[in-house]
Amino acid sequence: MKKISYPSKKRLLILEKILSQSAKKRITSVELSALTGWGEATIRRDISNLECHNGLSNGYEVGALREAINQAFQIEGTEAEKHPCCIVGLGKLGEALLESSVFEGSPFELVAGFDTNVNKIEIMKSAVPLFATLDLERKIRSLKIEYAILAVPDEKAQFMADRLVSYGIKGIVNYTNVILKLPKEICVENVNTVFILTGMMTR
Amino acid sequence: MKKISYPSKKRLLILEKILSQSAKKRITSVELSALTGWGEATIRRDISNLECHNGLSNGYEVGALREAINQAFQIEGTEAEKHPCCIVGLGKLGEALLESSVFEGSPFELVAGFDTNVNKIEIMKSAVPLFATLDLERKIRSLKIEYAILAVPDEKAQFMADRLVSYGIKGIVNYTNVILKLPKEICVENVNTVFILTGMMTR
DNA sequence: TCTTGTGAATAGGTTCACAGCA
DNA sequence: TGCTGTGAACCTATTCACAAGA
Repeated sequence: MKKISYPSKKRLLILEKILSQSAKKRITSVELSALTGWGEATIRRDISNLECHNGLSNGYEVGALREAINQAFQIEGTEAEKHPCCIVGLGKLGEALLESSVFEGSPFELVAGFDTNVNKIEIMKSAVPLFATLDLERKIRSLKIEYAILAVPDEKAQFMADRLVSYGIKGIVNYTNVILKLPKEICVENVNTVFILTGMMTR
Repeated sequence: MKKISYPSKKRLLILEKILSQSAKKRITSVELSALTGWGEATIRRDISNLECHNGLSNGYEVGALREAINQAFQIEGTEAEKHPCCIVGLGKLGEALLESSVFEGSPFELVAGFDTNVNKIEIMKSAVPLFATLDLERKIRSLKIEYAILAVPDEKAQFMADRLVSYGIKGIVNYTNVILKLPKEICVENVNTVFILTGMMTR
């Protein structure tokens, strides 16, 4: 398969979601353009890069297209192949993420939640196993956790991120307000509402 | 001032945050490169576009640079000039966002939180005024709210987004798992942990 | 000598425009 | 006729490379 650019990946992922929300059996690039606001050529190019060639001249077959996207992102993987993730910090935000159903049907599985407050992890009810931060290293290694969602208080953000990295984590979704200083090979994505709003404002 | 590209804007915003976390008085593009992982030429180009020309041949003067960035994004604005925002949906996630201090020192001000559960908005303690969703239109118009953070249950996401748009909102930060179908002129940014993780994984 | 700032070159993405298939 | 797929053109962003200032 051809190399897919990063912007194209993001669009394809959204496309898959849109298709999953759609009842149609076939769909054309023009229709997708109307649904997304992206150029139709862009959409055709994105899909073309998947090299699935379903739907020649007749619009894309929704099922086959979804499958092709999922394949491209290895989203089909069985339970065993899923990428283990964890949430670090179970304040309101961490708890909310823990309860959300985002991970359903994704190539990721939430396998642990961590908090320093031992009381809290005992009291909290959750489908996801909860552990004390004391067990962070052991659990990350034994569960082979690859990605962490960081939702600790700002003061602890850098410290925790450093620990996570030293235990072998590959990437961090950073919900704190701190810009983390980490080795280049670690992927960090900052989820910061103010950055997002500023981007919108100055669009 | 020159037109600043969108990627450059994002970097400058992060740069400002990094500078605010730094104790240094002067800083060079090489040092910033080490802190961020971005190319030094990229950093110099970003800053050059601000046309502030502080720091010729001696690294940038941190204070002046921060000011230049803030200026560029109109972040200095007085209280009265801040852009009013609201949170719609006060579940765990909405509550967490409500309590966070992200908005401090930003060009945005959180002026309202909305929830359909009238009981909840009466019981909840918050520095931000809370209202029933019944008052959504009235409050958005009277408070001149420009941006909304959407944190309602998925089932209500599209419906609420449509309402927000019809009341004149300019942009939505979408924390739900639904891909919203909205007019092109409305800015939407999807905050979806799985999308972010997938992006990391396939980097 | 170390730094910024910036033309010029390069790489990365998007859009155009049309050949080819149904 | 209406659609996809794709070279080619175009536009955008990054990186190189070096002149000029401190």
